[in-house]
Amino acid sequence: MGTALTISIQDYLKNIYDLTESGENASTNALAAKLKISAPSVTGMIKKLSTAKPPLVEYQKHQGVTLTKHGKRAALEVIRHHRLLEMWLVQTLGYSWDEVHEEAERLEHVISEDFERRIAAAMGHPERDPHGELIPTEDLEMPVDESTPLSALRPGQTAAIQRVKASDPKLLRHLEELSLVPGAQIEVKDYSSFDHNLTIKAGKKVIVLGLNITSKIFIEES
Amino acid sequence: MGTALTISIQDYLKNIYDLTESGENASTNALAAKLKISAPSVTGMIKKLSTAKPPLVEYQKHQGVTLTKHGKRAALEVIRHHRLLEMWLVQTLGYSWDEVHEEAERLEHVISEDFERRIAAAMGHPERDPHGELIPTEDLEMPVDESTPLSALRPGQTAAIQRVKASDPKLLRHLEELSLVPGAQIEVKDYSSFDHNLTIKAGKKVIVLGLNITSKIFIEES
DNA sequence: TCTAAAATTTAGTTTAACCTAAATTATTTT
DNA sequence: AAAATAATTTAGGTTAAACTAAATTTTAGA
Repeated sequence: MGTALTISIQDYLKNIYDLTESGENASTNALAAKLKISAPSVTGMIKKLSTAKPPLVEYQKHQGVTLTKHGKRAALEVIRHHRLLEMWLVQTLGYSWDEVHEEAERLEHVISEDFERRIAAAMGHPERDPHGELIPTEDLEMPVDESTPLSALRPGQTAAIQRVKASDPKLLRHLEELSLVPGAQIEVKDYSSFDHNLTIKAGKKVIVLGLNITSKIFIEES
Repeated sequence: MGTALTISIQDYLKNIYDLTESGENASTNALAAKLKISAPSVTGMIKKLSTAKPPLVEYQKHQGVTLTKHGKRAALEVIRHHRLLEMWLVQTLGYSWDEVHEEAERLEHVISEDFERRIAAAMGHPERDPHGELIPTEDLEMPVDESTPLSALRPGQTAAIQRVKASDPKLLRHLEELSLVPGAQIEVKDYSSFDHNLTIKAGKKVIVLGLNITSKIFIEES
């Protein structure tokens, strides 16, 4: 059998996947920052993961890591758990989208495959979680996401919000108040090249958003 | 703050509660057997729990342990989680009573108090789990159980099954097939003083049960 | 290109929770 | 009451996953 996928290991793999997928290098320091663990600890775990049998990551000193086939599968399994759980907490227990992350973060590591199947079936196999993030399929393929950052839109363009890449409850509550949630239609009214602020019309409200927000909202033009 | 209640510690406390409650001495060996851990490991953990601040168990060498107020509260919290989860898995995800134990066993340690409240409310604050076991109340009082072992009944007596103290899936499936589930009405037809077998009428079936089963079914006479 | 700063790794500890083997204490039997 | 057996504890490891401090390597700036 393969190396036991402890909770720690699951967390490493998930975060390596996240970094890699968003185009960043999964470097020791980037991982240490995301996981809130010291850099030397990360080096140690990375070595372990790269010499596991089968190896879960590819590792060259001083370059970051990438996931192997096995590592990627394991990461997608955890991400599928997380996103299904988030959706399910919202749909069946009335959690709001700013409350689900923390709970799912703990549950994702301990639910059985049976549990996963049951909640997926109970919800009719949803494609996205409450933040609009795509849920890996049952056979652990990640559907292709077509959305682009809101920050790339310019005045005159209209779009629909697809997903919001954030887990900070404060930010999420803020966005919900502004109706900046998946499905919302928006129109870009103005752009400032100095601070990259975008002026947006969402519903009847007109708001100005900084790059810190517009880079976390992903849209499809319409 | 008090000692962190790790998953291991939660398991020790829960099992100490179980042993104590069913009248047994929570000795090193009894705990080791229940937890499937070596006796020396148990001694080590017991020492730790007894010197925690606040102490979670009372311990005198070579006598077993008993829970302190704090230890008991912590144990009841875990047991409440477990039993609410079992009920909820059955009610909302269609688990059967022989499937819930294992899943609840892992989830019980990671759900939040918020999650606990939500599922309790969603189910209308159930008093018992699918096996008929009483669920500790929100303020962590264990309701008093009036039931007695079926093994104590004698020919002529009739009773209703209150709870089944078992988690082995095979046994539970067997009992379900015989309709020996909470709520079932039974009548004792015969008793053998040699092997302690009871002949029982349950529904239309007449069956002979050994002590290994009759000691795990708890009833109230009617 | 050399050097300063940043990123990363090495070395050596720590903590939690387990283990086996051996020693001790308690209990039961003859 | 002594001897045998059973229960428990002591002693000394192990493993996983973290840590700090120091050394090294890489990158970037003057």
